[in-house]
Amino acid sequence: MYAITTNSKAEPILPSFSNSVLLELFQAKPVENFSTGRAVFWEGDPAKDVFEVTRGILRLYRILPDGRRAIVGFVFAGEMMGLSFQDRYLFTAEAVGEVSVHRISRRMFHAAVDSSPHLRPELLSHLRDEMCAAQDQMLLVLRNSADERLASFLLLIARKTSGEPERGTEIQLAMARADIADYLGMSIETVSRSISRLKWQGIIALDGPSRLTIQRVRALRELAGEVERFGDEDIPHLAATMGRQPVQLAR
Amino acid sequence: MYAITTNSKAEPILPSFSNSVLLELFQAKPVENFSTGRAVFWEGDPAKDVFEVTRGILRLYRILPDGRRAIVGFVFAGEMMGLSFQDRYLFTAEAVGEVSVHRISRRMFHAAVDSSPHLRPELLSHLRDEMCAAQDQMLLVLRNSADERLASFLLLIARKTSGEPERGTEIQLAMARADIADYLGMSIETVSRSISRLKWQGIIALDGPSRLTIQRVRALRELAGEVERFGDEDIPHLAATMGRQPVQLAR
DNA sequence: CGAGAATTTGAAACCCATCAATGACGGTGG
DNA sequence: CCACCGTCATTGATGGGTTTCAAATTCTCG
Repeated sequence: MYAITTNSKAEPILPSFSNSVLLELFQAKPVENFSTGRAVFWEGDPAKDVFEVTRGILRLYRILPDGRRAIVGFVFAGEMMGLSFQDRYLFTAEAVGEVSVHRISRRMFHAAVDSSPHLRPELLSHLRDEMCAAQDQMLLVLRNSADERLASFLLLIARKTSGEPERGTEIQLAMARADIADYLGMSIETVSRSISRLKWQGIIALDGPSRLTIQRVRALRELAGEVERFGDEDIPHLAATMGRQPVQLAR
Repeated sequence: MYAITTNSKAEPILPSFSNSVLLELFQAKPVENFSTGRAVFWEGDPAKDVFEVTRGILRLYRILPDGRRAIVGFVFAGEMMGLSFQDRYLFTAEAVGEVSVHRISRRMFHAAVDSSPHLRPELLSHLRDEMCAAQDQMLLVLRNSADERLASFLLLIARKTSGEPERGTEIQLAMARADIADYLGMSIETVSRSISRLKWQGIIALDGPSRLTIQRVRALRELAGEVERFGDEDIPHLAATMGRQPVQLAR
């Protein structure tokens, strides 16, 4: 998921989720639509089905014993979900906007996979990718600076939607600040402050709360720990104003 | 791994790692020994083999871009390792003491699994358990109090070695404070301070740095978030001194 | 028993969570 | 069309938990 750590090469591993032949299993199934905030399934429900998301984004979360919500991942269009369950869903899946999915029963899914020597290694491969992503997410949260986590998150979203980001790449944040906060393990206010800091440093620009533009890719990737901090090829002359609080707020 | 969160029932899921028929695949293989600090394989190496640990403990870690070490897990005797790799090892595996393993090539392992309808679902099941454990570990680290993380960790170790802990259960900490710190995402000093706090509160007792005894199981489980904090059946009369710094240090 | 390593403890600084207030936006109804 | 309200995002101030630097103490092992 975060190319930095898990994959030897710095290529996004997500496409492997999407190009899967496994996805073909879903195509015969009818489309189901979920409107904003609706749950596809709940944590603890019997894990009867597996899904493919064809439109929109799903947020996966669990409620901790103390009542807080922890988002364990997002599922984007073109990705499958539910392959890694035993007999019960481990988390709730909720639509972050309008979402469409194909649904297939776990029994049928596994029957199909079992009977096909082609599909079997693919399922394994998929599970391993998921494993890999979960581990990366863990390491991301461990790396403690809020700004670093946010940088990684922005790169993640950018890659999911528009491939490898360059200067000028626009990012559409479909989820609210609260979602980002619960995903990155920090408070809403800290997410907001981190975004503001990136803005003051000229790394990103905002066109409204949920729409932003990457301006200094290299700096963003350095923050995310993807590259060594050395050359600063983009907009080095802004450095003078970077270190401290803004003299004046944009927008 | 942490029964609290992932499993509906509060039974340890680890035994499922151990009782696996998959383990029989390893028995024909010779034993390899690794002494303290030796690596079984390195992060980034081609993932040629899978392993069963028959004695000792392995620590699995990755080095973050900034040079810090993150321990992603420990492998105990009776557990398998390496099933969730694609083509390269995602982390380094290092002996925490004297360790013995069986080694089998991934190719042979998969050939065996592929040809046996019995083994296939077991591999899947195992991968899902690993997935599950990784997610729990993530949530554990997110839940921020240092004492809570340490409580969960102690319960984990206790269960790995002597089943469900009761009052008086002894825990042998095979790994150093630095290992615990890198596993729980905190500093050595904070680990030490957390242990001291649990000691002041009479929840555990120390017989040397690496040997401790659980004295108030319920309180420990409450800290770990496994049970609601309500009754305090063990040693309730100590409560008066619990809240603040020690008036005098024990030991 | 002694030396080096590991652990524990102390003090200060920092980062982030929390509480609180303000500002921006979107929708509804007058 | 605009005022109003609720939600979401931003910003400020404060406090607490952890990290960091530093030193003392304990443990381990030859």
